[in-house]
Amino acid sequence: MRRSEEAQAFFHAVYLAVQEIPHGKVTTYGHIAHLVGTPQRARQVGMCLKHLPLDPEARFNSDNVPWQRVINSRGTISPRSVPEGTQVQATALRAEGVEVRRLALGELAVDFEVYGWFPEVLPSEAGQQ
DNA sequence: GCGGTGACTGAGC
DNA sequence: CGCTCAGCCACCG
Repeated sequence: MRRSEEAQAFFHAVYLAVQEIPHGKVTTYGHIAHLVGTPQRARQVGMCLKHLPLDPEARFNSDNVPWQRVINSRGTISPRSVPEGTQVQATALRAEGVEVRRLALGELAVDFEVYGWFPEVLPSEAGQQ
């Protein structure tokens, strides 16, 4: 039942990239996909976060990976199967100083102009080439 | 093992 | 502006 090595590498890269997002900032699924070299796999980035382990013992888990800092390209918190999930994410973001506005249709939005983080290259990779 | 599903997105109407 | 559509591909039944 092991994931293919390639898939595992992808999950790994995504989690590392998400950990690079500074406290109090946000970015998009698509941008993370770009950073890990597969710009067309924004959807899979979402899956990586969806399946982020809760287990504190895991190499990557919901405590050491700031999953809440990833939102969609429209600047809103993506709806999910469990509606409460979006509220949990909004609360987590507000807890670190990010302003989350409620739009008319119940959408939860963050202003990229203020909180966006979109480097072309990961800080950890900068200066290595 | 196959097929539906989905924390996505940019393009095209 | 809003809606569909096609890629995307690991997960889960």
